[in-house]
Amino acid sequence: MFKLKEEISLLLGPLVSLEPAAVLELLEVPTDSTFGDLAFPCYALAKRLKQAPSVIAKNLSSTLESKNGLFWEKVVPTGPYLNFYIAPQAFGREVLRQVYELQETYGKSNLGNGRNITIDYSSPNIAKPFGVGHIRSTVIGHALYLIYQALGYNCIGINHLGDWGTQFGKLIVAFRHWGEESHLESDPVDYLYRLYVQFHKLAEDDPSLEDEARLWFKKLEEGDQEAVAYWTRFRQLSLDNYAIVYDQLGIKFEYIHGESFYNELLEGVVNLVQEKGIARVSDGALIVDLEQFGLPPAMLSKKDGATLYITRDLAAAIYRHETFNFARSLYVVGAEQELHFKQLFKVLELLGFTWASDCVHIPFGLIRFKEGRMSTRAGKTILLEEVLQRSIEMAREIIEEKNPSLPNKESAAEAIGLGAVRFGDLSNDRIKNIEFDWEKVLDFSGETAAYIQYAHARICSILRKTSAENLRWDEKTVSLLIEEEELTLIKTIAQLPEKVMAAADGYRPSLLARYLVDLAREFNRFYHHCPVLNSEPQLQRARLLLINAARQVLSNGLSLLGIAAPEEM
RNA sequence: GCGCCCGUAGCUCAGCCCGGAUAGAGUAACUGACUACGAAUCAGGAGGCCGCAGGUUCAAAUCCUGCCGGGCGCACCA
Repeated sequence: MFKLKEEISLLLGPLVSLEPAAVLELLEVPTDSTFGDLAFPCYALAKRLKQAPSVIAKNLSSTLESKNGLFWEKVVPTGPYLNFYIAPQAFGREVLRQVYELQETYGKSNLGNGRNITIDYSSPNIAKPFGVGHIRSTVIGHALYLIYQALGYNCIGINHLGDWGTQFGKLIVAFRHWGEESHLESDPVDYLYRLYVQFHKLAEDDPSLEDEARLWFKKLEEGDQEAVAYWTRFRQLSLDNYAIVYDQLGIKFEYIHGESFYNELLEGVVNLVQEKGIARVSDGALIVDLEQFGLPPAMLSKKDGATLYITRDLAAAIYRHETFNFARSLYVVGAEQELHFKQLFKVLELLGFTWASDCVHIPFGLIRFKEGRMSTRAGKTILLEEVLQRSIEMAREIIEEKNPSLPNKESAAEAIGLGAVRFGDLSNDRIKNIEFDWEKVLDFSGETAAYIQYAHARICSILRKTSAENLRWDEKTVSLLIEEEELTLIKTIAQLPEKVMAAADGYRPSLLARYLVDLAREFNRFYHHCPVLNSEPQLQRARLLLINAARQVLSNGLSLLGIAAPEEM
């Protein structure tokens, strides 16, 4: 599609005395395909030429009539629009040639030129269960990782574990009071979670527990042996547990640098801020006043001297820049922390770090229950593990019902179940809140991952029934693809590269997810309208080439979302 | 109180950045298509004060202002 746009803007530019780039901006895809494939709206020219848009369109069209386009075959003035129609054969040849040439790299590029991007994602709080709430950062972050990698960036995934803070004081207190060794050994994370919930319940009536917890955290900060021993143990038990989910989701991090990792750097950060003279003491606390920027002050240390969240994040940001010299640094963290990141980036800027502008917070909405928000403290959450398990189980049931003779049911069930959960999170605009609904999670029809996977599996099924040599690239045969469904499918296939770019640009994997639904839909339409195996040998070859290209694109796209594309399901 | 985000079909959402042709999907309910390359699919009808009110514009779901509803945040948690 880009080639067509380019061709038309070069052609049209001189005729309307505009830079080709300006024409490129104006060109749009018509709302309805009966209006052609690319439209040039003439409104913008009306004033300058002192002519009605429809007259301009007519005049331009008659000027262009004599010209021969490479990728377009006719141009029609419709009201105020100049509508271009694609030359199906040339376009189809070009698009499919690219897919066959690039194969699994179709859609990728070297835009990033190996530059570093750090991506802070997942980042669960240790000693709290991995709830569904955490899936958003994990899945969105991972998709962005894959997308930027496909664009030639060197991605550095960082799991910024919440492994430091007063919650450890709370856990230590709870475990010392009520903890039982045997429970901790049999199901550590669940048990720690129960202790955590119990702590908050009892602390409501007995505030002294909170004081005790603060005391234990202080001990921890001071390196008290007993406290450190608890911390080390709880942390490791949690990590081991998370590893299971990460494994299952195929996610790995270049660095697992929890908040505790930056402890040694905090003093340096506080000193730096003071040296730069941007901090002052207020009520005994060290703050950076951000009032002139319309932000509340950033507090770097409390009156008792303890540092805070933002101090750690400053240390982390500086460390990341020193270590990776990133071109961009992404934080895939919930929208409720928007203010925190505004403050963080502003302080970095005030410290004179020009790279502060390369730091980007990528916010996303909450997962909520119908009744209200989830709360780890109150024990109102759903474990990610449970969601994944039930989703896979549902996939298993459906396979049993629809395709009981499938050879490797288990891996297919995993691909479908995990894909469903991932896709559910990726397909909508990330900023929106999600209402958690089991029915929706376990529904595999309509705009879902299974829909895309099913289209892929169907293509594989057809391809299995034919011999491989039919798939050799052949320009002449491809020219036989002239049915409307074939053309639409080709046009959709052509869009992958621009969709990947758009997804990266806006940090919006949903654009890619939506596109894959469109592509699967166009394949299904084609499938119901155009027989492949039962057509004339030449046409059959052309259609095999087409669906194999569609298969490639579905597979490439799904892999950028971290979703498997099974050959059978 | 102040700030940010969301509001589009019964329900879940695309489209909004960058204004342009009759506002699109899925889902639920209804109708039709498996002696058919896989029906986890396809086709069809039906379903809309694009939260409300102003403004800008030849043109507003899209930009601006105000309001309403919901969510989130706002110095010693992370």
